[in-house]
Amino acid sequence: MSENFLSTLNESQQKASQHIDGPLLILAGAGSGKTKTITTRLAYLISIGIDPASILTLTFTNKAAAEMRERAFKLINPNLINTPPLLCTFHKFGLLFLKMHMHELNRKNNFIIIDTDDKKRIIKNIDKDLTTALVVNEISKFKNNIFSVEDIKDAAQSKLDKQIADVYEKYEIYLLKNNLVDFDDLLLLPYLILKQNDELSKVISQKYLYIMVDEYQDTNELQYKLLQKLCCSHNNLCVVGDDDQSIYGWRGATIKNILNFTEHYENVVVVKLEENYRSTDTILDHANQLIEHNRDRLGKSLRGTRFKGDSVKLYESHDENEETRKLVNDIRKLLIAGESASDIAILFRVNALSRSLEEGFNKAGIPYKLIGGMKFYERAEIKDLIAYFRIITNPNDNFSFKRIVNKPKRGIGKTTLDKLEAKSIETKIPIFNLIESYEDDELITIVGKKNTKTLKTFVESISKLRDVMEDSKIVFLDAFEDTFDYRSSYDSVPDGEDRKANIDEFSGYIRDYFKQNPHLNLEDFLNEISLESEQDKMFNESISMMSIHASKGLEYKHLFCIGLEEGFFPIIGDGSNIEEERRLGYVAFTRAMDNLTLSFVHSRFYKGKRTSLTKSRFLSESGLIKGSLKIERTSAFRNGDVVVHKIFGMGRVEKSSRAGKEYKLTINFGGSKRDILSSFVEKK
DNA sequence: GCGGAGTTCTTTTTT
DNA sequence: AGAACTCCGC
Repeated sequence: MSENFLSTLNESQQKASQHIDGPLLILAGAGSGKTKTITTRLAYLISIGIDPASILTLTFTNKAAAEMRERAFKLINPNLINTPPLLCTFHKFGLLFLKMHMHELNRKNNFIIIDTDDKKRIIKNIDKDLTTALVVNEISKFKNNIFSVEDIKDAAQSKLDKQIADVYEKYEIYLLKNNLVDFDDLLLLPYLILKQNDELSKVISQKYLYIMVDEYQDTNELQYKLLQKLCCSHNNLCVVGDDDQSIYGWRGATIKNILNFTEHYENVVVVKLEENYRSTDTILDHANQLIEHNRDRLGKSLRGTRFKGDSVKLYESHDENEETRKLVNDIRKLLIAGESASDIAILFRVNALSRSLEEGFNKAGIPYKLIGGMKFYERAEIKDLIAYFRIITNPNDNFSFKRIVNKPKRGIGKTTLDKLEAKSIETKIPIFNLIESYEDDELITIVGKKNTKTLKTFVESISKLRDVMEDSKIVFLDAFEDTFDYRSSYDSVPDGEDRKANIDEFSGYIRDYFKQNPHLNLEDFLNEISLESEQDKMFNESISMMSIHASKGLEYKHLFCIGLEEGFFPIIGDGSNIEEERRLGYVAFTRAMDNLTLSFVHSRFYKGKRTSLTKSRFLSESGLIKGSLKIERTSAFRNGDVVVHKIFGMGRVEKSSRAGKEYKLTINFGGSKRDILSSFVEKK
């Protein structure tokens, strides 16, 4: 059967997918059939008799993992599989690993995964004066570079460094105390475990004899080291990536991993996939021109395999409203012409730009799906529910306790919580257990009579629910609402209906989860969802809007990218990196299959004020505008518009009619009327 | 402890 | 512009 599924691959793809032992680097340009190649390799390895359970494939997103799983399984003869190959995100792998081996660090494996929001709260609690966002980032960087608290304390020079080191230390203590792990820990802790235990490293690497990594250009130092451990006894590591699409430098990804892969491992086989099957030659040409302005790259250029195609369309607008109108018009035309909405997408560098788009598309009645944005699990009401469930599975979780002890309102405020927390720190007993185990009289001396009663009742309810859950997870869910009236607490508050709808969706989801996985418990559910993001669902009936980051790996027949202005795209200044911005441009351009439209405006309303803008350097770098500005005007010339002609100067449009791609205009130049084509004048 | 009024920060990107 | 946070009077 192997010949059968290999036959649809080109020569390089075949070479890559039939590689068996030793390190392999697949440099796969955008649209070059990367996923096809690695899923085929997965199928190939199985077809030649390798145990599927010994193949590990790691991705960055759930979406990528799901897509690969689906495509690989289509190729594999199900009779060959007893245990399916493990194909998941890095973080999911870390989670599975920690569930098995957390005890190596003398920690229990009933830890809770915290998200960025939780992390922020914890850090804010530790130090109010520092910019939390900064510290959150710094700590992430420390962990991604495997710097321990001691390393950072030793290296701290300035006062600020020391302050950050101090927060890092307290943060780590807090996590340990509450048995919490953050996203970075899901990679760091497995690495630390493997590092201190060579025996285990060997065992693990013998379990996963063939390892594949997708989007290798986005790995960080920690992931590099972790992979090294995972394949320490065989080096059968196949990485796939495109240095030109490395766009996660800001969260610690280092392009060096892919640039130096051939030095990191011995006898690396390199296969380049340079044939693009996605975009028209025109689109590729501009994408190539743009990326050629970068220095840090391995150097490859994508060859088109399709046809020349339409030229890239450029829109210039006065402001975001005019920009939106043009997009609405175009997209409406596409839809009327019978194009499927799922073939159309609008991209932006900065999420904030979606606002005017949403407004415009709502008004026009064109359904759209905003990908990314506010995530379901980040909504306050959902996070509250999750906090409740966490407390139920793990009473040690002071963090979640504090979140929900007063939701709905029970009269427990900050003062009471501070007292409880102080006591908890003093006695080293978690707040929950403290309330549970202390006699009433004792508790009254700490928080007063009224609060004591409230807290005792609250804690008893939680314990009771915990017992119910042991019996039946479904009964538990009903009992939960009866006990706390959480949902009904939103009864007559503004946007309460929306929140209740979210709560209903969440409870529906969790019920379904238990129905489908009767052997799994609440804890499994909680860990599962903390790694989930919204992006899996594809809405076929609506056009998509998303950030360029979110668009990675996707393709659209008709692609629009807005906000090509200096400062918005590329973002310039402090933390930004122009080469990475350019790679983002490259990613954006190469999402387009048939048509690409780029748009820039003269001014935008942003962060509460209107700023004037100049067009992005990427337009000239990609060869879309040369020296003088030449812009295709599809925006209509209307009677009364003021225009400028190189020779005749300023005039006013008196008559306008369509003439192919442009307009035939009758213009009144201070009394003398002339018929002129629109390409000879500029709109004022 | 609560809620309203006032103030400050954000948004570059995300598992 | 909106969210998130702070302050203050009840």
